[in-house]
Amino acid sequence: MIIINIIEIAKLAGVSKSTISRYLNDGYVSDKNRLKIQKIINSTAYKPLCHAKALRTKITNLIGVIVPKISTETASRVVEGISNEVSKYGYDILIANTNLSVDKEIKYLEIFKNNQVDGIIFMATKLTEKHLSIMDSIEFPIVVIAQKTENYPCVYYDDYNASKDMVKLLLNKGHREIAFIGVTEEDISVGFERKRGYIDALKEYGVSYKEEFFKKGDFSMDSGYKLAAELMNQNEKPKAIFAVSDSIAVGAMQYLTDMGYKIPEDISICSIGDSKMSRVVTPKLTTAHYFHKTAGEKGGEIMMELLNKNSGYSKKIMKKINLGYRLEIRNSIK
Amino acid sequence: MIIINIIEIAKLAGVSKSTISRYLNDGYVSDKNRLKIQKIINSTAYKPLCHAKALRTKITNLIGVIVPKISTETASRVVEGISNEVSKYGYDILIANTNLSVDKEIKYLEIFKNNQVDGIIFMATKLTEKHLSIMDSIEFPIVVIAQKTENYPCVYYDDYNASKDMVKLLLNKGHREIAFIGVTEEDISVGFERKRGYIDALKEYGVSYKEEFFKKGDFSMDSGYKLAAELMNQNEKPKAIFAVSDSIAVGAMQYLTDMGYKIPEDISICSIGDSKMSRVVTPKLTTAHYFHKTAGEKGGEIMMELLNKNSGYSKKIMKKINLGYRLEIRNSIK
DNA sequence: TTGTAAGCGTTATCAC
DNA sequence: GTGATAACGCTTACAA
Repeated sequence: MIIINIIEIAKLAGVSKSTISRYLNDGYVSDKNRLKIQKIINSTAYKPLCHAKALRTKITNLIGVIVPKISTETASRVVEGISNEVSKYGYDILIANTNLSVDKEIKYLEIFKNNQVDGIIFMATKLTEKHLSIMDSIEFPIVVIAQKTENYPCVYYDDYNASKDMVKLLLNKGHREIAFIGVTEEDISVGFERKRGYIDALKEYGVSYKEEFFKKGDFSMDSGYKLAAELMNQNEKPKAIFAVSDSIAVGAMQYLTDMGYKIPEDISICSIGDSKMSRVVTPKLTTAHYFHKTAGEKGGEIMMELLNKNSGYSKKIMKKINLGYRLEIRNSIK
Repeated sequence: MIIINIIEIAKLAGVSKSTISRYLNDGYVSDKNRLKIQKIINSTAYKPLCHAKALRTKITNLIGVIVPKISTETASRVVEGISNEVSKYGYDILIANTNLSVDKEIKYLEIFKNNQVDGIIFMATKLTEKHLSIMDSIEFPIVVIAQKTENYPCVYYDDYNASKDMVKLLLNKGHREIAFIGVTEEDISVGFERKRGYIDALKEYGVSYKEEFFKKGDFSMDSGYKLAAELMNQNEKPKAIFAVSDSIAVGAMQYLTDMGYKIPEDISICSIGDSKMSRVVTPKLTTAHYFHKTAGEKGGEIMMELLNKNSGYSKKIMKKINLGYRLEIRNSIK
């Protein structure tokens, strides 16, 4: 494999390699030489080797992106947004898929820490002490997506209010027996904040929180199915269910339908996510739309800003973007 | 940002940097020194700079992955498979999202060609002359996923037979008026091969192909909706529809349901994809399951093999993997 | 088994 | 405006 390098180009153009380098970078070259060089470079399709450049300048034009599970609708849309944005500036992205393993998150933070990337965009599910301690030791920009955090620039969703609004929607329709299906509160956004929204909405309407109406599982349809079964087989049965994710809700709907309950006549159901599924189930699921692609774009944008402060990365830039949400009111509630 | 380098480590360990390098690579070091070095490296958390290494060895431990649209279920699962597989061997992946633009495919092939990666995994929708010409000029391994090609190792789906089997399923149920909703034949796998399967299935059963039953659109639900409308508003109406993708089929189902047709009583429908959607629509969609994650894993596996022939990359290794499919017979056909 | 020194392809410094 | 030359951090002959 013959690599044509800057020296070859210099020879062909009859100048020194410094001049070629200047042509490529600051552009400080006479018009005469500029033309000659341009011609040579076009005809040879020469591209500077990025590793050599990186070694010298410590700039890689690579952004490390850590995602919990690339094969989810959420993560893949976020990645799409990041990719669209940073590629405008000549950056590429290095994907680290953690398969929801915290150990792998730490591992990839470590890997990215030492080399290879100019910045990290971390799509987080939780930020433990361990996360924060290694993140603090990283000397280049980190942007967090999907969790709110004091310590880093971040793009997050308004989980508390989305959840609260959704539950208020049910309350406004007169519902008082509203069950909640959630996930572990270690997941601050989905587990903790959405639960808080649920509780506060009830409080605001003077409805007392009932332990039997509160269930916790994982993100799967199965989990939704099982927990709906639990809910409907206890003495006190809800007349509405709010699930923290579409998958859970759809799983629950499946149980309800299997058991002959009519949605929304017998029971209402809603959730958060606006997944493709939510739009094709019967009845169509009432849910909250989150702007995942936008989240990725904004995250990429912040990263580009941070990297642009060529006076060196300033820890002072702490942009935090609350992305909001849009209620998608469809036919699963009454 | 202070970078601790191999020289520092060498000083601390009281040996030369060559010894450190050997410790890190071939391991040709005395036990005494090995222990000393190990201690130093652990206490300093030293990691060799990969760009310096890459510059010297021409090995980057990076695989470029080109996908048509990362936010689709298909692509994101393929990427997950690739990532899982190659990360076992210490490789990372660089994602290029082309947003279905052929120009961008070419652009990224060019970018990856010149530097940066040890191999390319290309999830292709079509392979034009332009693609092949630049691919031929690339001197390191390329693996193609989702299209069958003579020139490169590839992992592909059996589109012809999946399609044929699906249509035969309808024929076996006694259907004779079977419509087809496809996409452009430039997409060899989805457009051309699946159409061929449809036609040959009909032929095998002595059913004549009718122009009015053949529709072509894009991959969207909208397209399915509109083309179903066309089909049902012409003189000759089908009693069954085979769509080349789940999205198209679900769009069509929506039209049919909106118009009061009963599925499968009035009309049967099936497709290929086994997307999440297909499992939650009513009735559940009969479709063919493709092993996307496996495709990614196999693609990664082939790449690792190609890269392992450390006698240099041999163009002779031409593994081609036909992944098969599994029919998911559900309630949308009768 | 170890150390010395050259070299990978760039950019940065400095003198001209 | 330009060209030598050193330097980035690592691997790898080669010599010891």
